[in-house]
Amino acid sequence: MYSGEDKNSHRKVLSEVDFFSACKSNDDDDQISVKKEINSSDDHNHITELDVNTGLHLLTTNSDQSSVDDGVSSTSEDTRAKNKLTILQIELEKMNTENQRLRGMLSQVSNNYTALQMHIANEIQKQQNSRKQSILQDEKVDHQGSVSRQLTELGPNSRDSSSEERTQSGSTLNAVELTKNGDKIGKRIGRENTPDSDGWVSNKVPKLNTPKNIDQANESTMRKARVSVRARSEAPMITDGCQWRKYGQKMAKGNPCPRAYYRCTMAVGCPVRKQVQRCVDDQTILITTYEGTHSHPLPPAALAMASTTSAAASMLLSGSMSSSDGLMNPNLLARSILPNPSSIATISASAPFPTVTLDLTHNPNQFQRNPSSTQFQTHVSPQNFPSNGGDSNQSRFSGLQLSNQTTQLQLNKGQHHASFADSLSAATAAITADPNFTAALAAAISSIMSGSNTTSTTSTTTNNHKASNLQGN
DNA sequence: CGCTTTTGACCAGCGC
DNA sequence: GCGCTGGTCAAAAGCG
Repeated sequence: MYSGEDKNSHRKVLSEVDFFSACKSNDDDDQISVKKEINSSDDHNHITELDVNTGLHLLTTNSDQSSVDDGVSSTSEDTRAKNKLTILQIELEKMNTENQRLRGMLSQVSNNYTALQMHIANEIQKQQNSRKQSILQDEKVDHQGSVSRQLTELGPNSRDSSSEERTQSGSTLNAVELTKNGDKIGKRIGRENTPDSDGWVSNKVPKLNTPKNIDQANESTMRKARVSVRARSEAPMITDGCQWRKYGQKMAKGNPCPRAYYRCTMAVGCPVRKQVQRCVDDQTILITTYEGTHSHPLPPAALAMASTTSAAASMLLSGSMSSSDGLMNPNLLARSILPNPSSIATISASAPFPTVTLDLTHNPNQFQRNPSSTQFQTHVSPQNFPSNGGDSNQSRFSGLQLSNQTTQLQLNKGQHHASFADSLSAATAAITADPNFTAALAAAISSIMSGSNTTSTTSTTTNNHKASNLQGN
């Protein structure tokens, strides 16, 4: 069911994107028209095409000359035709070269985007670390110095930071215990990375409990971070644009529905895997848990989901492993991933891997009708996270909620970032919620192209309507 | 024929 | 040490 639809849609996308290679089979007029479009869209990068135009111009000159010489022989006609053919062949070759170059650029841009994401996550972590260290140093100097004074010094972010700092106070212990229990995680990860036949092997990592290995641990755990997406769907699997192969199915404890295991088959050795399971409470809800980062370029259809999950994992782990306050910075994480207030991001940090849950099961219209009920909920439940606490600590961290007003304030502060993330989340929601892939893809593209929160939200809502209608039918 | 799905077996970690 | 559980493997079956 899924594979068939996905294959077809995927082929369509490929045929649209790869229109340069398609030119080979087209006639000459089509080739020239494509070239014109390229030149008009990106003039300064296509100096070589100008040479081709010059050649055409020379041809025109020849034509003019021939028009002067009436009564031309058939041989000169052939020569002209051959010249034209040669020029067109050269033109075709150049276009092919350009096609290759553009493909390379696309691949590079894709890689750069991934690298940039990682870099941003690292920078955020660094900032959090430095801020934390300065606070700790001040506390050493002045034992009476309270955290509240530090919060005051933080200035306009005080409200945002206060919620973060509230969690930091509790998370400091978690950081210590995290290091203490690092070997436990390391064991688990080591087990996860037992020699395998594919890209999974590359995840092999040393123990986490030595400070010098913290970076390595971060990197490895980055791949181990899990992003869980909850979406209503009657289909056995949500359409996220990637190609998956099922490699196992197990009955999980406490759930009558089996859990299916998939791995990405878009590239050999891609380490990304996902688990799909229906929610035990509401079996119309499909819980898809992604793990790992794609090691290959993604089609546009898969980009939205992959980017969102990757960003979620990156931002979660950017502050979760070596930095205590990073873990307890759910507000930043949540609003970065899902600024759309109708969505709920949950950082569950369930053992043994930290997990972000993106809840897309809530109906946006409900929130639009009742804006007062809008909540951007960030729920931190570290009970399973390596910590000093048992279940008793859960209440200390859970239920950290922001009002809609606060969310708006934060969105204004980080508007630039949020607008991108918003379009991203909207695209993701559209794709995941809508079994009609083409409509969802159109929504994703339109949201990205427009870059407008309003537009993206609208398209998402529209597609959610479509989805519900389709499900109803 | 090649790819995907199914399904039982196997392995490692964890709790008792 | 033993049983339970989650996760993976791989052979067999199914499918286009």
